[in-house]
Amino acid sequence: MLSHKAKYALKALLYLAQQEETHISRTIEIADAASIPKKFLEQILLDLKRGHFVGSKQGKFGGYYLLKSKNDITLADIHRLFDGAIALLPCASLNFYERCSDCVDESECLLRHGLITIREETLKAMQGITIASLVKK
Amino acid sequence: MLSHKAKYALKALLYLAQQEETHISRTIEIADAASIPKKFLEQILLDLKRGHFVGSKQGKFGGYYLLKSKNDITLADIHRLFDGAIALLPCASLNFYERCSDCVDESECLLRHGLITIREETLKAMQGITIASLVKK
DNA sequence: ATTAATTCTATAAAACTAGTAGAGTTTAAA
DNA sequence: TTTAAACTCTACTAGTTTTATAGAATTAAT
Repeated sequence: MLSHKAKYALKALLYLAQQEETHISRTIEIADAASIPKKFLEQILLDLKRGHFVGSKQGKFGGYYLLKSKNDITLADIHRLFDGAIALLPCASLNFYERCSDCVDESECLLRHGLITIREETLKAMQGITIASLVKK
Repeated sequence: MLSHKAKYALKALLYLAQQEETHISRTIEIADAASIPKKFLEQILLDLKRGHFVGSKQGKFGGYYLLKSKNDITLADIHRLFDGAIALLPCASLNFYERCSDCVDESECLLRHGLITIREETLKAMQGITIASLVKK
Protein backbone atom coordinates (compact mmCIF):
# COMPACT_ATOMS: atom_id res chain seq x y z
CA MET A 1 0.00 0.00 0.00
CA LEU A 2 1.05 3.57 -0.65
CA SER A 3 1.66 5.92 2.27
CA HIS A 4 -0.34 9.13 2.40
CA LYS A 5 2.87 10.93 1.53
CA ALA A 6 3.23 9.00 -1.73
CA LYS A 7 -0.43 9.46 -2.56
CA TYR A 8 -0.27 13.20 -1.86
CA ALA A 9 2.91 13.46 -3.92
CA LEU A 10 1.18 11.84 -6.88
CA LYS A 11 -1.84 14.11 -6.51
CA ALA A 12 0.42 17.15 -6.35
CA LEU A 13 2.34 16.04 -9.43
CA LEU A 14 -0.94 15.45 -11.27
CA TYR A 15 -2.00 18.97 -10.37
CA LEU A 16 1.27 20.46 -11.61
CA ALA A 17 1.07 18.42 -14.81
CA GLN A 18 -2.31 19.91 -15.56
CA GLN A 19 -1.13 23.52 -15.34
CA GLU A 20 0.37 25.47 -18.21
CA GLU A 21 4.09 24.91 -18.71
CA THR A 22 5.06 28.37 -17.48
CA HIS A 23 2.71 28.43 -14.50
CA ILE A 24 4.20 28.38 -11.02
CA SER A 25 1.92 26.87 -8.37
CA ARG A 26 1.96 27.96 -4.76
CA THR A 27 1.80 25.27 -2.07
CA ILE A 28 -1.51 26.55 -0.75
CA GLU A 29 -2.96 26.41 -4.25
CA ILE A 30 -1.99 22.75 -4.68
CA ALA A 31 -3.09 21.91 -1.14
CA ASP A 32 -6.54 23.36 -1.69
CA ALA A 33 -7.02 21.84 -5.13
CA ALA A 34 -5.92 18.36 -4.06
CA SER A 35 -7.19 18.32 -0.46
CA ILE A 36 -3.80 17.93 1.16
CA PRO A 37 -2.84 19.42 4.59
CA LYS A 38 -0.67 22.40 3.66
CA LYS A 39 2.16 21.93 6.14
CA PHE A 40 2.39 18.27 5.25
CA LEU A 41 2.48 19.12 1.56
CA GLU A 42 5.37 21.51 2.18
CA GLN A 43 7.53 18.60 3.29
CA ILE A 44 6.40 16.47 0.40
CA LEU A 45 7.20 19.14 -2.18
CA LEU A 46 10.64 19.55 -0.65
CA ASP A 47 11.20 15.81 -0.98
CA LEU A 48 10.06 15.97 -4.60
CA LYS A 49 12.45 18.86 -5.13
CA ARG A 50 15.37 16.94 -3.59
CA GLY A 51 14.42 14.07 -5.90
CA HIS A 52 14.62 16.47 -8.85
CA PHE A 53 11.04 15.89 -9.90
CA VAL A 54 9.96 19.48 -9.30
CA GLY A 55 11.71 22.82 -9.20
CA SER A 56 10.90 25.79 -7.02
CA LYS A 57 11.10 29.54 -7.07
CA GLN A 58 11.53 31.16 -3.68
CA GLY A 59 10.22 34.44 -2.34
CA LYS A 60 7.12 36.38 -3.27
CA PHE A 61 5.30 34.96 -6.29
CA GLY A 62 7.35 31.80 -5.83
CA GLY A 63 6.08 28.25 -5.95
CA TYR A 64 6.62 24.90 -7.61
CA TYR A 65 6.66 23.54 -11.14
CA LEU A 66 7.48 20.26 -12.86
CA LEU A 67 11.18 19.85 -13.50
CA LYS A 68 11.09 16.49 -15.23
CA SER A 69 8.80 15.77 -18.14
CA LYS A 70 5.52 14.22 -17.05
CA ASN A 71 6.41 11.32 -19.34
CA ASP A 72 9.52 10.64 -17.29
CA ILE A 73 7.95 10.52 -13.84
CA THR A 74 6.71 7.02 -13.11
CA LEU A 75 4.77 5.45 -10.29
CA ALA A 76 7.87 3.39 -9.56
CA ASP A 77 9.92 6.58 -9.04
CA ILE A 78 7.47 8.04 -6.55
CA HIS A 79 7.05 4.75 -4.72
CA ARG A 80 10.79 4.47 -4.28
CA LEU A 81 11.18 8.07 -3.14
CA PHE A 82 8.51 7.94 -0.45
CA ASP A 83 7.85 4.29 0.33
CA GLY A 84 11.12 2.62 -0.61
CA ALA A 85 11.55 -0.75 -2.23
CA ILE A 86 9.17 -2.10 -4.88
CA ALA A 87 10.12 -5.66 -3.93
CA LEU A 88 8.23 -7.50 -1.20
CA LEU A 89 11.38 -8.19 0.80
CA PRO A 90 14.68 -6.26 0.93
CA CYS A 91 16.58 -9.35 -0.24
CA ALA A 92 14.66 -9.24 -3.53
CA SER A 93 15.16 -5.51 -4.06
CA LEU A 94 17.35 -3.80 -6.65
CA ASN A 95 17.56 -0.34 -5.10
CA PHE A 96 17.06 -1.19 -1.43
CA TYR A 97 18.83 -4.51 -1.17
CA GLU A 98 19.45 -5.87 2.30
CA ARG A 99 20.16 -9.36 3.51
CA CYS A 100 17.61 -11.11 5.73
CA SER A 101 19.02 -11.62 9.22
CA ASP A 102 17.31 -14.99 9.45
CA CYS A 103 18.62 -16.23 6.12
CA VAL A 104 21.16 -19.03 6.12
CA ASP A 105 22.01 -19.23 2.42
CA GLU A 106 20.42 -16.62 0.21
CA SER A 107 21.05 -18.46 -3.03
CA GLU A 108 19.16 -21.43 -1.59
CA CYS A 109 16.19 -19.38 -0.38
CA LEU A 110 13.01 -20.70 -1.95
CA LEU A 111 11.09 -17.55 -1.14
CA ARG A 112 13.54 -15.10 -2.67
CA HIS A 113 13.32 -16.56 -6.16
CA GLY A 114 9.58 -16.05 -6.31
CA LEU A 115 9.80 -12.58 -4.87
CA ILE A 116 12.32 -11.53 -7.49
CA THR A 117 9.86 -12.63 -10.17
CA ILE A 118 7.14 -10.56 -8.55
CA ARG A 119 9.41 -7.55 -8.27
CA GLU A 120 10.29 -7.77 -11.95
CA GLU A 121 6.66 -7.85 -13.00
CA THR A 122 5.47 -5.21 -10.54
CA LEU A 123 8.33 -2.90 -11.46
CA LYS A 124 7.56 -3.20 -15.15
CA ALA A 125 3.91 -2.38 -14.50
CA MET A 126 4.76 0.56 -12.24
CA GLN A 127 7.23 1.96 -14.74
CA GLY A 128 4.44 1.87 -17.31
CA ILE A 129 2.34 4.31 -15.29
CA THR A 130 3.56 7.89 -15.75
CA ILE A 131 2.13 11.21 -14.63
CA ALA A 132 1.37 11.84 -18.30
CA SER A 133 -0.47 8.55 -18.73
CA LEU A 134 -2.55 9.26 -15.64
CA VAL A 135 -3.52 12.75 -16.82
CA LYS A 136 -4.59 11.46 -20.22
CA LYS A 137 -7.11 8.98 -18.86
CA MET B 1 6.81 -4.82 1.45
CA LEU B 2 5.80 -7.93 3.32
CA SER B 3 5.52 -7.83 7.11
CA HIS B 4 7.63 -10.26 9.10
CA LYS B 5 4.42 -12.10 9.87
CA ALA B 6 3.71 -12.72 6.20
CA LYS B 7 7.31 -13.71 5.54
CA TYR B 8 7.32 -16.12 8.48
CA ALA B 9 3.99 -17.54 7.36
CA LEU B 10 5.40 -18.25 3.91
CA LYS B 11 8.52 -19.84 5.38
CA ALA B 12 6.38 -22.00 7.66
CA LEU B 13 4.17 -23.08 4.76
CA LEU B 14 7.24 -23.91 2.70
CA TYR B 15 8.51 -26.04 5.55
CA LEU B 16 5.20 -27.89 5.85
CA ALA B 17 5.05 -28.39 2.09
CA GLN B 18 8.41 -30.12 2.17
CA GLN B 19 7.37 -32.69 4.76
CA GLU B 20 5.70 -36.00 3.96
CA GLU B 21 1.95 -35.79 3.54
CA THR B 22 1.20 -37.63 6.80
CA HIS B 23 3.79 -35.81 8.89
CA ILE B 24 2.62 -33.51 11.65
CA SER B 25 5.05 -30.72 12.50
CA ARG B 26 5.37 -29.22 15.95
CA THR B 27 5.68 -25.44 16.24
CA ILE B 28 9.13 -25.66 17.77
CA GLU B 29 10.27 -27.86 14.89
CA ILE B 30 9.13 -25.30 12.31
CA ALA B 31 10.51 -22.41 14.35
CA ASP B 32 13.95 -23.99 14.54
CA ALA B 33 14.07 -25.02 10.92
CA ALA B 34 12.92 -21.64 9.60
CA SER B 35 14.52 -19.35 12.21
CA ILE B 36 11.25 -17.92 13.49
CA PRO B 37 10.66 -16.83 17.13
CA LYS B 38 8.54 -19.65 18.53
CA LYS B 39 5.90 -17.65 20.39
CA PHE B 40 5.48 -15.38 17.38
CA LEU B 41 5.10 -18.39 15.13
CA GLU B 42 2.35 -19.74 17.38
CA GLN B 43 0.21 -16.72 16.55
CA ILE B 44 1.00 -16.97 12.88
CA LEU B 45 0.07 -20.64 12.70
CA LEU B 46 -3.21 -19.88 14.45
CA ASP B 47 -3.91 -17.21 11.83
CA LEU B 48 -3.10 -19.69 9.08
CA LYS B 49 -5.43 -22.16 10.74
CA ARG B 50 -8.25 -19.63 10.94
CA GLY B 51 -7.61 -18.95 7.26
CA HIS B 52 -7.99 -22.68 6.57
CA PHE B 53 -4.53 -23.01 5.08
CA VAL B 54 -3.27 -25.40 7.75
CA GLY B 55 -4.89 -27.87 10.13
CA SER B 56 -3.80 -28.77 13.63
CA LYS B 57 -3.86 -31.65 16.03
CA GLN B 58 -3.95 -30.71 19.69
CA GLY B 59 -2.35 -32.34 22.71
CA LYS B 60 0.66 -34.58 22.93
CA PHE B 61 2.12 -35.48 19.53
CA GLY B 62 0.03 -32.70 18.08
CA GLY B 63 1.17 -30.10 15.60
CA TYR B 64 0.40 -28.57 12.22
CA TYR B 65 -0.02 -29.81 8.67
CA LEU B 66 -1.09 -28.36 5.32
CA LEU B 67 -4.84 -28.35 4.90
CA LYS B 68 -5.01 -26.90 1.40
CA SER B 69 -3.00 -28.29 -1.48
CA LYS B 70 0.29 -26.49 -1.93
CA ASN B 71 -0.88 -25.72 -5.45
CA ASP B 72 -3.83 -23.80 -4.07
CA ILE B 73 -1.97 -21.52 -1.64
CA THR B 74 -0.79 -18.41 -3.47
CA LEU B 75 1.33 -15.46 -2.50
CA ALA B 76 -1.76 -13.31 -2.99
CA ASP B 77 -3.65 -15.37 -0.36
CA ILE B 78 -0.95 -14.93 2.27
CA HIS B 79 -0.47 -11.27 1.50
CA ARG B 80 -4.18 -10.66 1.97
CA LEU B 81 -4.36 -12.66 5.19
CA PHE B 82 -1.47 -10.92 6.92
CA ASP B 83 -0.87 -7.64 5.11
CA GLY B 84 -4.26 -6.89 3.61
CA ALA B 85 -4.92 -5.32 0.23
CA ILE B 86 -2.83 -6.07 -2.84
CA ALA B 87 -3.80 -2.70 -4.32
CA LEU B 88 -1.73 0.40 -3.59
CA LEU B 89 -4.74 2.33 -2.26
CA PRO B 90 -7.93 1.03 -0.65
CA CYS B 91 -10.03 2.71 -3.37
CA ALA B 92 -8.39 0.43 -5.96
CA SER B 93 -8.83 -2.74 -3.91
CA LEU B 94 -11.15 -5.65 -4.60
CA ASN B 95 -11.14 -7.29 -1.17
CA PHE B 96 -10.37 -4.30 1.02
CA TYR B 97 -12.21 -1.53 -0.77
CA GLU B 98 -12.58 1.77 1.04
CA ARG B 99 -13.28 5.24 -0.23
CA CYS B 100 -10.61 7.93 0.13
CA SER B 101 -11.73 10.60 2.58
CA ASP B 102 -10.09 13.28 0.44
CA CYS B 103 -11.72 12.12 -2.78
CA VAL B 104 -14.35 14.35 -4.35
CA ASP B 105 -15.52 12.16 -7.23
CA GLU B 106 -14.04 8.68 -7.36
CA SER B 107 -15.03 8.04 -10.97
CA GLU B 108 -13.11 11.18 -11.93
CA CYS B 109 -9.97 10.29 -9.95
CA LEU B 110 -6.97 10.19 -12.27
CA LEU B 111 -4.90 8.21 -9.80
CA ARG B 112 -7.40 5.45 -9.17
CA HIS B 113 -7.51 4.28 -12.79
CA GLY B 114 -3.79 3.69 -12.90
CA LEU B 115 -3.77 1.98 -9.53
CA ILE B 116 -6.47 -0.42 -10.64
CA THR B 117 -4.29 -1.40 -13.60
CA ILE B 118 -1.36 -2.01 -11.24
CA ARG B 119 -3.52 -4.05 -8.92
CA GLU B 120 -4.72 -6.25 -11.79
CA GLU B 121 -1.19 -6.96 -12.94
CA THR B 122 0.28 -7.44 -9.47
CA LEU B 123 -2.56 -9.70 -8.44
CA LYS B 124 -2.13 -11.88 -11.50
CA ALA B 125 1.59 -12.20 -10.79
CA MET B 126 1.02 -12.98 -7.12
CA GLN B 127 -1.61 -15.58 -7.91
CA GLY B 128 0.95 -17.26 -10.14
CA ILE B 129 3.29 -17.87 -7.23
CA THR B 130 2.15 -20.86 -5.17
CA ILE B 131 3.78 -22.73 -2.32
CA ALA B 132 4.24 -25.60 -4.77
CA SER B 133 5.92 -23.41 -7.37
CA LEU B 134 8.30 -22.03 -4.74
CA VAL B 135 9.27 -25.49 -3.49
CA LYS B 136 9.98 -26.71 -7.01
CA LYS B 137 12.54 -24.01 -7.80
C1' DA C 1 -1.58 -38.25 36.81
C1' DT C 2 1.88 -36.62 33.79
C1' DT C 3 3.67 -34.85 29.84
C1' DA C 4 3.64 -32.37 25.67
C1' DA C 5 1.45 -30.00 22.69
C1' DT C 6 -1.98 -26.25 20.89
C1' DT C 7 -4.93 -22.17 22.17
C1' DC C 8 -6.02 -17.78 24.00
C1' DT C 9 -5.55 -13.17 26.08
C1' DA C 10 -2.90 -9.59 27.66
C1' DT C 11 1.01 -6.80 27.63
C1' DA C 12 5.08 -4.04 26.13
C1' DA C 13 8.76 -1.96 23.64
C1' DA C 14 10.12 -0.13 19.36
C1' DA C 15 9.33 1.76 15.01
C1' DC C 16 6.65 4.16 11.86
C1' DT C 17 3.10 7.44 10.17
C1' DA C 18 0.71 11.57 9.73
C1' DG C 19 0.55 15.80 10.86
C1' DT C 20 1.76 20.35 13.46
C1' DA C 21 4.64 24.33 15.03
C1' DG C 22 7.51 27.85 14.44
C1' DA C 23 11.58 30.15 13.18
C1' DG C 24 14.48 31.29 9.23
C1' DT C 25 15.44 32.63 4.43
C1' DT C 26 14.52 34.42 -0.05
C1' DT C 27 12.43 37.39 -3.44
C1' DA C 28 9.47 41.01 -5.53
C1' DA C 29 7.64 45.20 -5.26
C1' DA C 30 5.98 49.43 -3.07
C1' DT D 1 14.59 49.84 2.68
C1' DT D 2 10.68 48.02 4.38
C1' DT D 3 7.00 44.84 3.88
C1' DA D 4 4.56 40.93 2.28
C1' DA D 5 4.44 36.43 0.54
C1' DA D 6 6.40 32.62 -0.44
C1' DC D 7 9.67 28.55 0.21
C1' DT D 8 13.05 26.06 3.63
C1' DC D 9 14.38 23.69 7.64
C1' DT D 10 14.28 21.41 12.16
C1' DA D 11 11.97 19.70 15.79
C1' DC D 12 8.24 17.73 17.94
C1' DT D 13 4.03 14.97 19.07
C1' DA D 14 0.16 11.97 19.17
C1' DG D 15 -1.48 7.89 17.48
C1' DT D 16 -1.05 3.54 15.29
C1' DT D 17 1.17 -0.58 13.90
C1' DT D 18 4.60 -4.04 14.29
C1' DT D 19 7.11 -7.41 16.56
C1' DA D 20 7.35 -9.74 19.61
C1' DT D 21 6.93 -11.90 24.90
C1' DA D 22 4.44 -13.93 29.01
C1' DG D 23 1.63 -16.88 31.10
C1' DA D 24 -2.50 -19.32 31.94
C1' DA D 25 -5.93 -22.53 29.90
C1' DT D 26 -7.08 -26.42 27.16
C1' DT D 27 -6.46 -30.80 24.83
C1' DA D 28 -4.87 -35.41 24.09
C1' DA D 29 -1.75 -39.49 24.57
C1' DT D 30 0.54 -42.50 27.61
